[in-house]
Amino acid sequence: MRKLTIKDVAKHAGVSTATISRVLNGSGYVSEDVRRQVLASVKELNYRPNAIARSLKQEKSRSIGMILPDMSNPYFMTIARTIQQRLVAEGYRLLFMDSDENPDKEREALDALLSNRVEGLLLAGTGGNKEQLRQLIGSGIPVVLVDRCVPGVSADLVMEDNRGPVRQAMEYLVSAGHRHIGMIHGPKTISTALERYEAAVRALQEAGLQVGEEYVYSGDFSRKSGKQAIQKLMKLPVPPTAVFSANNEMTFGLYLGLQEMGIGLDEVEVVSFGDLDFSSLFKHRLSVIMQHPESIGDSAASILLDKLLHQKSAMENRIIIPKFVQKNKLSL
Amino acid sequence: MRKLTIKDVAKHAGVSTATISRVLNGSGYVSEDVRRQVLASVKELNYRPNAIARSLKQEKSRSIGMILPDMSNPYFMTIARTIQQRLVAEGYRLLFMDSDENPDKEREALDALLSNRVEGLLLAGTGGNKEQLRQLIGSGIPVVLVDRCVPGVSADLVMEDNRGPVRQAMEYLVSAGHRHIGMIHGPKTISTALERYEAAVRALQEAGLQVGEEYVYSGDFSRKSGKQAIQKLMKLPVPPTAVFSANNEMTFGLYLGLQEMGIGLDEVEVVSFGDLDFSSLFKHRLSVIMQHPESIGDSAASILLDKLLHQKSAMENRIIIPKFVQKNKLSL
DNA sequence: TTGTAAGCGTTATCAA
DNA sequence: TTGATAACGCTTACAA
Repeated sequence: MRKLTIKDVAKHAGVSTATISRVLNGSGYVSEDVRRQVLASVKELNYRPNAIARSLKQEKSRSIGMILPDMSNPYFMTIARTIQQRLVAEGYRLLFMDSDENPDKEREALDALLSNRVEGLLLAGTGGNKEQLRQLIGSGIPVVLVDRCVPGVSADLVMEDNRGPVRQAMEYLVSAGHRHIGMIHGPKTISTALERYEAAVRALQEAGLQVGEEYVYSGDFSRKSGKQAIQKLMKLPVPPTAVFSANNEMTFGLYLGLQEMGIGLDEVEVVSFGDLDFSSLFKHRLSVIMQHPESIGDSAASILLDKLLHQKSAMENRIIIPKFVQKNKLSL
Repeated sequence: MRKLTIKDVAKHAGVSTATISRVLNGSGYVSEDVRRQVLASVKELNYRPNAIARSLKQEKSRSIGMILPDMSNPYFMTIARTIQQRLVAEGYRLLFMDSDENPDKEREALDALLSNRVEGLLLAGTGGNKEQLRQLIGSGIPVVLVDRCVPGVSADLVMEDNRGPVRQAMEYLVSAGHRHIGMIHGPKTISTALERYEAAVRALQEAGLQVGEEYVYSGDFSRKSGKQAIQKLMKLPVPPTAVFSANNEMTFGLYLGLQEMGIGLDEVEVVSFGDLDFSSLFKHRLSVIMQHPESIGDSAASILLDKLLHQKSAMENRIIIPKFVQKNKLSL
């Protein structure tokens, strides 16, 4: 079965390729008779236009690149799903890649996307590849940074406020009487991690608390590192009575670690940046800083579509404010 | 900044476009001198070949379509990640779409992928669009069905054995003394759901148990339907002492439902097809049929790549055997 | 209202 | 070892 082209349809319908194109794209004048005939041929032959050829001719790929750090993190997947729906609804296709928090993979992904002439890019960056990103933006491709900024790279940005809620959470912990607070942070190359870290430390200092180095663990946002962190913290001579975890996956790991050590899950007060959607199932003393992945995705998609569809050019920063929620209070 | 083409590079390097192409693709003879000069120009201009033009010319899109039903289900996302890595490593790009278990969306996705001339398709189908799929396969595009078969559509298939482990699980429940067993099933249009349903009912019948209609709930594989199911089941005059849930999301919902009703999570014995990775955190009487999404993804990718790269044409069915595990026993 | 033909950025054939 | 050039399937002036 040979590949069907517009010429085959033209021959079959007894008109020129231009007419077929006009009918299929609703551009230019076509008489109703011819129109019907063309559509009939298209249907009969089961013809489907070649999007690649069309892209080449129009010099528009109609595709958007998206690079997120972790395909297995529900937070990012919610963002991904939201964006995907919005873009597909507008006739774009999404080239979705996974950087795994690894700047090298990110670079490869970026290369691949550029070769595919994506018309826009959505990125939750690893913190690397700044030069590449600057070039990309300089070349006029709309770039929307998602969840994280990349210092030194100025682009549209949709993220959550990392400092305010963390400060609030720390004040809560101090006011609840905690004097030994453990901290599990992400890689400081990632802006969200850095901001959460700085805000937490500062808030505690301002509350007059010294944060001993041994209470601070540098994780990598993975479940495994959360587990390792809590196991180390709980073995301290004076274990923390409360712990701040900088993302959802590490919080998950934290609880797995406690469980493995046979420590009650409600023995430690926990503040997590990012929710655990199964937390209602076990006894805990967990507060979460609730993120809004749908809003992030939605805003990012809107900003990008504005640039793509309406040539909007002003730069936009949208900061979404996560809400500090004491889940343990909710379940009473 | 105008778009750079191979002509610009040719001019800059003082050679023909053919030579540039040869250097960049490592095809044909090029003298070492010219080679170096070309590469220098490419680098200096920061030229990146246009994958779209290349695709058109070579009549190869180098892209693969994948349609999965649920971007927020960790089972499918694990499959997705595995496949994505394998394909990207071979120079393909993945067009990844989400059918949301909806045949209409699936059809749209299929259309979009065909327009983009994907060279292969990976599909966990909704059960619909059979005619389309048959045409697609007939046209010579390799299709690998993942997780589910589509009755009436013959294609390569990588799935898990749904019957054996379910039978084993049911025998276990009966031998544990349960006489009132609830069942939460998925949509029977989906092969996995149907197979699990049939196997469960048959096993119970063969064990001499009548399954009352009121103990059977038809869910849709979503968390929400699992919750509704358990809430209905537990309100029966004689509530079940054990429940079989046909997928991970519904099991999640089941526990959320119990929790909401104030019923102890370990009051009901549960068998779940598909794991809950947080189950160690709460007290339960849960057994799971452990799936192997990495194996599924890996096998699917291998089969597809065999056809793509080595023109392998024999049809292949790989059945992976999930393992029945009593998690409650593990945590003792 | 329709057709002709140029051209999008590559690759591949053929000739030099 | 290199260069001209046709062609991939489509859209779009321009002509008719």
